[in-house]
Amino acid sequence: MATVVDVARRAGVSSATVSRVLNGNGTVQEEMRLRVHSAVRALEYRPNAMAQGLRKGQANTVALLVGDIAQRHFAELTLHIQTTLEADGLDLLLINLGHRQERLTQFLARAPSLRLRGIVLALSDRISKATERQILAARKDGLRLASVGQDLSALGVASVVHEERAAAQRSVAYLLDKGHTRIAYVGRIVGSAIGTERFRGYRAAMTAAGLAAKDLVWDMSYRYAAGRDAVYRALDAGIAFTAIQAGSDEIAVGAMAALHDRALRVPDDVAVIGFGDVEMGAYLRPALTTISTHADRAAHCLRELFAAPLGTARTATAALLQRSLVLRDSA
Amino acid sequence: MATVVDVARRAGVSSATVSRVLNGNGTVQEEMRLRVHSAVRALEYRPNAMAQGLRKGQANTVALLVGDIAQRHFAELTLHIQTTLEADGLDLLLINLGHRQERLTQFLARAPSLRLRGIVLALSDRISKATERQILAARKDGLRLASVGQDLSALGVASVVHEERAAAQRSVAYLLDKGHTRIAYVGRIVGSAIGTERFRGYRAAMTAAGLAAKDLVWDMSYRYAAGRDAVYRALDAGIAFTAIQAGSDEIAVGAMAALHDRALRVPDDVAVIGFGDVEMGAYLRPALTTISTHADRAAHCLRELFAAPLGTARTATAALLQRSLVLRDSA
DNA sequence: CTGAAAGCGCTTACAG
DNA sequence: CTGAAAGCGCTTACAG
Repeated sequence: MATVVDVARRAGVSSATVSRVLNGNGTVQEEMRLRVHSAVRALEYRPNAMAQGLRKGQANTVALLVGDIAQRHFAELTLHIQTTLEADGLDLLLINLGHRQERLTQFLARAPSLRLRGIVLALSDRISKATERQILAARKDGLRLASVGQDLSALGVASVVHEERAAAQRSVAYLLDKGHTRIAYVGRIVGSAIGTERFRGYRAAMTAAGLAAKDLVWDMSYRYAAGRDAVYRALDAGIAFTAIQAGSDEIAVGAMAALHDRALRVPDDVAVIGFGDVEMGAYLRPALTTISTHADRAAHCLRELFAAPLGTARTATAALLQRSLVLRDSA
Repeated sequence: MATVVDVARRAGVSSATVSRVLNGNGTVQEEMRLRVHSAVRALEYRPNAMAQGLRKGQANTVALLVGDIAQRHFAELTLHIQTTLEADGLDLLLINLGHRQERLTQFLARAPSLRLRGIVLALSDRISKATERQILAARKDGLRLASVGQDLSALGVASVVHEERAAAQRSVAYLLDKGHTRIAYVGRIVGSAIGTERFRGYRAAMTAAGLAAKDLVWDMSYRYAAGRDAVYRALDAGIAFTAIQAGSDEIAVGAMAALHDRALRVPDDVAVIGFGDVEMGAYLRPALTTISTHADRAAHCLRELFAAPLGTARTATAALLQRSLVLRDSA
């Protein structure tokens, strides 16, 4: 493969000039510029990104650590982040955590090797004290970090978050408004920072209405089966309820399946509201009422963070994205 | 950040020795080895991956070019591939193509810069002649390529593919067996190599039964809305049918929504079979009968390809993964 | 405006 | 078994 030296020789200039032409640094006479370009074309020269990175002290890469790419919400986020980074000439290194804290820890320990342009954390899970220390240390090393979905600005990490608590609260208020008094919450995922925020919104609404009840809160993981099994169990236990606020759309779909299996109609017998507005929801029957997400806007907010040159100081602010109720048939 | 030189100084050895200890090359006296390790710990030394890559002539990275990560099937594939690569100490660079051929072309042109360990193509789309030439050229440059989902072994690209045609044929045979004679195909996506294979299986089964009919084939894109709209249109056109074979689970879900909207029951009035066994299908009501996929096995097949040292010759074989009918309620 | 030279941080022949 | 030296392919002060 051709190198700058090959190009320089063919163009009859020095390698410094080749570099200047290709990077637009300094000024080069028009004639030399043309000679360089034609040599580049003739040799099909491609600069070695690793050599560039070594020289510049930084790679052209941003790592994305994602909770679980099998969840639609994270997949969509990944898509938008990749597209956005690419527009700025940055590559995306993907690490799927599968919600396992130790994988996050391991990567953070290895990260310095990669001399990354930055790291994006897209985790719903609450992070441990040990991980917090790692993050603090990484920041001190000059690593640029950003968080999407979870507010880590207290750790000095610029964060792009959705409004979780208030959105859940409004959603439950909507159900209360419709006359429901026994509203269950499925999916207060212990260990999930985002899940906990959503649950707090539910609890606030229920408490304000004087309708909070322990038997209406069903802790589960974030998957389809979890939503289904939680409803089976509640029904088996004889718990009465006429509405469900789910912690995610997947949980809501699972819950609806369980209701159907027990011959309960949605929304007539039990109203269901999801969380996240995953594409699928609109094609369910009944179509799923849910709470909107804006993965595209979240990705957009990250953009300037990593496109900026090294060493640019930044305050760690938290950008807030609004959510709204997407009314369909299930509630 | 500490370098080998810093470590060497602190350990009182040469940088060559540090390198040998860290990489397990050559033999180093036990005592020096210990001194090096303790210096590494004390300085929190992390080797610079770019310097290593430059020296070795190759990065520790594999690029994954994926059709569209928003489709569940591709997300799952990505998950498994990332996990598998990581187990071998390789990083994954993700490029989401969004089914746009020009993005593939662009990346292939840029790829030489990255000195990748390899490239995985996970595309359902048929590739253009120009792209074929690029692939051939890339192979000649010594770039290691693999394809998942589409058989590109004719281009010398090692391929891991699912059985598409035979699986579709068996699925349609199952419907024929149940007595259906008017079986529609939704989702012969023009421009999709995989979609076309699936369609051919359908056509073979229908032709063999003497039941092929042009009005039963509905070309659409791969998304939910496509399946729904195709069914609306067929119904509006007064086309009679009692079963649908869909080109993907998403299309099947869309189709089921349309049937529901027109008061047709699944499977009583119309049976529906999807393709791909996406997790969601089991939680729909009626639960979706579909055709299995094995993203985990596909990822596994790729493993040895990139873990092998540079320059190891390989014949471009096509590994075939079996699919089977997953019987649920919708057909 | 341009070139010669240094140096980014590694690893690996080459000597000893 | 170990070290001094070369070199991977760039870019950027430094001279001129």
